[in-house]
Amino acid sequence: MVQYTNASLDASFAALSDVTRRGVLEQLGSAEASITDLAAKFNMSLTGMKKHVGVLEHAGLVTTEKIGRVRTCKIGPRRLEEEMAWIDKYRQLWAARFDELDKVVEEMKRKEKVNGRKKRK
Amino acid sequence: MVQYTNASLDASFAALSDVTRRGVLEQLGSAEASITDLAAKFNMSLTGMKKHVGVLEHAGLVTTEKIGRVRTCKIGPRRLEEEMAWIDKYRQLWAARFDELDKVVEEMKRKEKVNGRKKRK
DNA sequence: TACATACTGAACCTCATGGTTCAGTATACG
DNA sequence: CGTATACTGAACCATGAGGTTCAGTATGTA
Repeated sequence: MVQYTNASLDASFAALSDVTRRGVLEQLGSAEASITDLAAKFNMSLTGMKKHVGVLEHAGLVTTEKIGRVRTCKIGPRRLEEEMAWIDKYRQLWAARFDELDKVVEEMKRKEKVNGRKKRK
Repeated sequence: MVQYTNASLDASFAALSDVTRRGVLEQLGSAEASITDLAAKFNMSLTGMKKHVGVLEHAGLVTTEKIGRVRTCKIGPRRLEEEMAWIDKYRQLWAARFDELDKVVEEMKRKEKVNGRKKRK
């Protein structure tokens, strides 16, 4: 259950795939910031930064509020639970898969002495 | 420490941002598969699937080996440790940030009665 | 040898991304 | 009021993503 996650996983993993956006998230983790602040910190035009913030906001990772002239950005409602869960599930698959392989390898080890080892590097 | 992760984070989060590729990883978690197998399962041309596998391989999430005509794909060496670590760090920032806000809110609660609340909507 | 299978590469298409500049609009301030 | 600030939107550009088809090449198999 909790299977409806596909669309948001797409959006959030895509949001995380850009180093600037990960930087923005880290920045917002320590303090709120305006578009201007962020644009300056990441050496980018206001418009460019606005787009990044838009992507993060669309992924639910950032929320913004405009007060007067200033749009303030802060860390958003989503906490990457689903992303964490997906990765964790994957890691379990991985582990299971390699346990299996380990068994095969054990098997082969016992059976060898006949054959010489595969290159291990 | 472990700060050299940027490039691989870009590649792996990007790899994970596509539902087909996540599906391929899940599939390979339970069994190895050829390009043909995967293309059939995900209803896609061989060439298209080959590209997806290429992306996953480039991100270190899949390895492939061609034996005879058949290229067999299996789960690769990387276990998303860095991705997990990044997300976890982010979640801690998030938690810290909201602890802080909680304190501020507490503070405000105690100090009010004087001021009437800011609109909460 | 002949044919089918399995992949590979090039070329192409469409649409999204990451960025820019430029021209507004709205708000703050003296 | 006038000017500076802060954002916004449109337009543009180059590149890459996700997909296709088509024409190979290499390998199995009868």
